[in-house]
Amino acid sequence: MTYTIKQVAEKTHLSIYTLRFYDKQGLLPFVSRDQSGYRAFTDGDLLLLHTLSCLKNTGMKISDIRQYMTLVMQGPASIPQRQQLLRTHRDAVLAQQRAIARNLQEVDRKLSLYDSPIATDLVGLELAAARKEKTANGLPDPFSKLI
Amino acid sequence: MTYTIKQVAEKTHLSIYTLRFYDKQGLLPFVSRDQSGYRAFTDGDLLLLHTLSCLKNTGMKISDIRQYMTLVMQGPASIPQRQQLLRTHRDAVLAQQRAIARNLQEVDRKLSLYDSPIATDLVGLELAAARKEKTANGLPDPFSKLI
DNA sequence: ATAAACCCTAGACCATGCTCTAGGGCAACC
DNA sequence: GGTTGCCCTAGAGCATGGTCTAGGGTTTAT
Repeated sequence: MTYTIKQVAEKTHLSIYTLRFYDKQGLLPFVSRDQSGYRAFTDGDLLLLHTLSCLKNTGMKISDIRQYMTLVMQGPASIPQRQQLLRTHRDAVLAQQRAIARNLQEVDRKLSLYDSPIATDLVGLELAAARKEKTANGLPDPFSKLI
Repeated sequence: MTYTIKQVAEKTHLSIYTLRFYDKQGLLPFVSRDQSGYRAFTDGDLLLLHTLSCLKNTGMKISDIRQYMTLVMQGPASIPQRQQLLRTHRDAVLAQQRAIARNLQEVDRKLSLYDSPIATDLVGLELAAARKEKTANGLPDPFSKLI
């Protein structure tokens, strides 16, 4: 049992364009062609495609995915390099997740400010201070450009 | 006290290019110009720039940041719209974080497979099965292209 | 045997987010 | 008054990751 590119696109929710693009980028070295030159995806290929999606969805760059898939093609001997690649990626993703969480905290702070019953007053004070700072420095007041 | 674009670049770790690009994109409507047409950043501007960085670092698109900054320029009256924008963004970021965590779990599964003492055997079996699947379907074996 | 519905490649095109270059003005020091 | 070191704009260029078009072959059903 093999699958056409259309069937794989439906299964993976990747577009046919994207699948062909990935192939062109060397991300699908495991996919064979039939007599007509058509890509024939096996179930094993779908598993590798799933791995590819996980790497892509965690933000791995195409060049790194290509490297990983190349290592996969080389069999068990490449396990150490695969480990290193995945571990490096994993660490980068976790660091990025932490950075995003930190930055999102600040967004949350803004949101709780806006949720305050005196939000209007606080924001009004902030605005007044900003305008004052501008004029104190002999600068035009950008907040009145809206008039 | 105001800051030049160079000083702001140093403080924020954004490049001068990026700051000018952001300004061109309408992300810095609050920054005034001095008599020479030079950007003059105030301390209040730096706070807004910090907010901008948080939004950018959590992946908000430039068009949405522009919208937020435009709302900020309008003063307290725009608080409801700001809330909606930030909440939508916050929810999207959290959903994205969860999606990444899910995908990273699969990467971790791969890593623990590679960590297994019988990793070589398991990977070897997988490879053998994949090759068998290809030939069973009358397809060329892509794993021998390396010879 | 011809239409419909697939498949292919090469390469153009696009969106996003910068990054850099060219050409020119301002400001301070020697 | 020239050199240095900033500042400016407009617009070109680039990296990434697709997305689409043109031109052409294959398969299946009628």
